[in-house]
Amino acid sequence: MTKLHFTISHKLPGTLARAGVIQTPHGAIQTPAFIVGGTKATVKALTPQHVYDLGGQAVLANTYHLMLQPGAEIVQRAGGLGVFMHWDRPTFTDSGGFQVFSLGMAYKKGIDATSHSQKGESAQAVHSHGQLAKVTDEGATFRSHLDGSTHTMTPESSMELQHAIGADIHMAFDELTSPLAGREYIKKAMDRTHVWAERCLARHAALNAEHQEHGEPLQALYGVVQGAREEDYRRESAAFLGERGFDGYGIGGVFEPEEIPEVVRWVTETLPEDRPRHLLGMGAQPADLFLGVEYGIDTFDCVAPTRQARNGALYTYDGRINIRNQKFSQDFTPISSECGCYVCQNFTKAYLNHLFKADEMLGATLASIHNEWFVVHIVDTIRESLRNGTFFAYKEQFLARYYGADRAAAFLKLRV
RNA sequence: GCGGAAGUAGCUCAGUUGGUUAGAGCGCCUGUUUGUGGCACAGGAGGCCGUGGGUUCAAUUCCCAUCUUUCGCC
Repeated sequence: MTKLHFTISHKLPGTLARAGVIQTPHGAIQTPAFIVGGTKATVKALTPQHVYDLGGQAVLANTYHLMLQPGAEIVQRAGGLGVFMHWDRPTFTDSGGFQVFSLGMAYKKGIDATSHSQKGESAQAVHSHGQLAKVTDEGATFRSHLDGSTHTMTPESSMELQHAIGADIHMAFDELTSPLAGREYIKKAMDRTHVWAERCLARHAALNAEHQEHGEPLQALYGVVQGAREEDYRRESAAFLGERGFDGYGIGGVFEPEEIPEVVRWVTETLPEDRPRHLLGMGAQPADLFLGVEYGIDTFDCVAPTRQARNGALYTYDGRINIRNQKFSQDFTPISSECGCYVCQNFTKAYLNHLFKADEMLGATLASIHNEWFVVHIVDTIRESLRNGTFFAYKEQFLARYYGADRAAAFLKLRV
């Protein structure tokens, strides 16, 4: 069973932070690591060579999107996700659970899984607004955001789809709860997620047995911890899943960035220490990355760097800028003179400003290269700082400059 | 020169038989984006309604003149 090995080489005393290596059939991931978002088997606007050059160690694709288009079978016939998209390093797939709730059922209905505007409604009520989407103990029935067609996803089908897609690391199929959900529904969803997790394990084991018969590489499965913002549920979920022998653990759900330290700590304190932890969908802002690592996260994925890049929001060491702003039209300096990325070595803000104003595709590409490099580089440097004991110095210096002293102080006073 | 059409936001236009703070799309300016709907969303600025007279309680709207653009015809 060589599907995944995780070794921890450094721990930071007084925190939950650690540095290590995840070994997969497609190579190693040095942790902490920022996993690049490649939802539809493509990192939007970038070629795999760009991703490689900016230091991306692994890519995370999405089961929901790929099952709808082009279909998991086509990815499988192509030779699996990595071959299909020409990415020969490690790959992850998300289970599709999140998208069933965030896209499939509430798409353009004014109800966003992350919305806090519809106060007082239970998760059940929010779910029911999604028209034809239905969650039962068996699985979730939802409508495609592409053509409205009806689909059902179960723990078993998610495993089958993920094995067909063939990433190195899979996520268990879970139920997302709305931030508006009450404790009663949060518990119900968590319990259901736990039952689903065991069904995922069973199907996953059977599928891996088939791989073994055919001499194919085995795939790893992460259990996904739920429990929203309730400490007892989070700990219960982490304990329950932690005893089931998953290869690693995802931390799911929807919560505010400010809540990362607390929610993550409940979970990572409870999970088995020797397995990698992945924070699902979070890690856009530098503070998220520093705090996530400090509280025990090994890998992050987040689409924000590329999504924001496509809309002109670029990261610099002095904070975020909007490259479309008029003041950049005659600024012939790089986005950041200290940045080592391809874009900052070769292009000016005035040029980027022009590309965005002219709606040229290259703007999205260059902006994505820069933002993704920036975030990957932060996590790389954090990893290095864990190895040589300079984490807190790096954190304080970086955050103070990025957010300004006042805002940074709030992040800095947090300690485990 | 004659006849027709048109002048309203940077651009293309709408403006209900004359009636409160004259609208839209695009553009422009600013902001937002966290298990991805790439090209999205939110907010904002910007008009002596060509010019000058007249009618009227009231004119972007009706009348006259004038300027400009445009189409057709000599």
